Amino acid sequence: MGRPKEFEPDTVVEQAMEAFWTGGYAGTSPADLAEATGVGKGSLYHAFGSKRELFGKALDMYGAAGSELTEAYLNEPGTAKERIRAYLEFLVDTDLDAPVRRGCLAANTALELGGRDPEATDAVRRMTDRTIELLAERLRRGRRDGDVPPEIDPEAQAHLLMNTIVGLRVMARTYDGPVLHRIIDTALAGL
Amino acid sequence: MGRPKEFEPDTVVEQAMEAFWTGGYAGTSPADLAEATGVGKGSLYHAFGSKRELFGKALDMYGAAGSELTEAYLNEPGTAKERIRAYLEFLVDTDLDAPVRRGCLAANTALELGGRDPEATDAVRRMTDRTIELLAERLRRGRRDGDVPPEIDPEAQAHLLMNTIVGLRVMARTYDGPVLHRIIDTALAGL
DNA sequence: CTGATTCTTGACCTCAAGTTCAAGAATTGA
DNA sequence: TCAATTCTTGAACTTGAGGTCAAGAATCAG
Repeated sequence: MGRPKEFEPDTVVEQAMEAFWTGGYAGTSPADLAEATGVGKGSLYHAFGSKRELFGKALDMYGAAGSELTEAYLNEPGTAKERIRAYLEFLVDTDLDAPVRRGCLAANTALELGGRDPEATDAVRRMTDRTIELLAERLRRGRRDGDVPPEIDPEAQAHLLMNTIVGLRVMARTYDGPVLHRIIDTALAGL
Repeated sequence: MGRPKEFEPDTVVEQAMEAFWTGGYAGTSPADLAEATGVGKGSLYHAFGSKRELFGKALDMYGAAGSELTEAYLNEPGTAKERIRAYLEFLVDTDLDAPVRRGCLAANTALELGGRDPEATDAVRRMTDRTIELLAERLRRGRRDGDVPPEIDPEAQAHLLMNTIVGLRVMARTYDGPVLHRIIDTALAGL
């Protein structure tokens, strides 16, 4: 009972996520969020408690969407190397095509809140761990299938790939397509 | 003539750099800067014009110090691979030993201001380009000396290494020593 | 329809950020 | 010593951030 919400919470969280992604946590004011979501400031506070809590939901949503996407990309038909390359290129191209270079919400958050905000740091850590695990799984499968040389260690390589991804998404703030694609080529040469 | 300054501008810029490094640009208020430098807010504005200008000087100082350090590390006696490894380990260990995980001012700035602030973006870009150039030079020399295999392309490898460094300095916000060192090992395996 | 409940709206509040400024203090040249 | 100059200090100002609240609107149970 009671008056029904005039918005879909998930939709609002998604719109808030976009706003935070573009503007950063500190850089996105309640007024910005109200505009981005079309919901009044008061209603947002009523529904989510605080800016920080809304951000938490947005981070979670980002993590869920990201890991779905990663999984989908890695599991298309092809060799491990082909799929990982496709995934990296997708990430970079998406970054470059966006109207504003905003990189990766998780990386941005790690840098903005890392250390200072334990919950945010944990959330980022969980996302990263998940991605590493998905990469490692795909590499193990590739090894079984024979398209990944046996001398490479899937876990170690997955960590390095994660590191490369993070680097790429930061470098995408300052460098252009050709440079980034060349980095991908070099990074995958050893696989 | 006139009343003499009661502080050394360079010292103040350095202290401001430390404050910005730890707190980020937006996260460091004029009051914070006054406390960090021991100079009154008014004097800071009198001497540097604005917070943004002070930040600019701090960024420049960071860049100069960083490139000196890079050059010094890479040119110690040893093979290219040894020196690059020493350099990466130094960066990571310094990060981990610091009382607060603050990563790299340039990477932090790229993420906080990248795109939004052209001057800051340019400054970061210059620093990155300089580091890439130093790495490429060292690799070329290694190739001449015979300790770098001829099939590796110094420029491409330098870009990848830069990307790896950026990644490491972001990952240092959420991961610990063993993980990071393992990433270094894997990254350098192909050299 | 009434009451209980839950939402929306917009005004309002507090606090701090970023900056400016007026007044006074230290220095040098004449 | 006086004037000119350059610095310091702290108060004061403006703006917006982050959040609260009272009033009213929408829904449902009875």
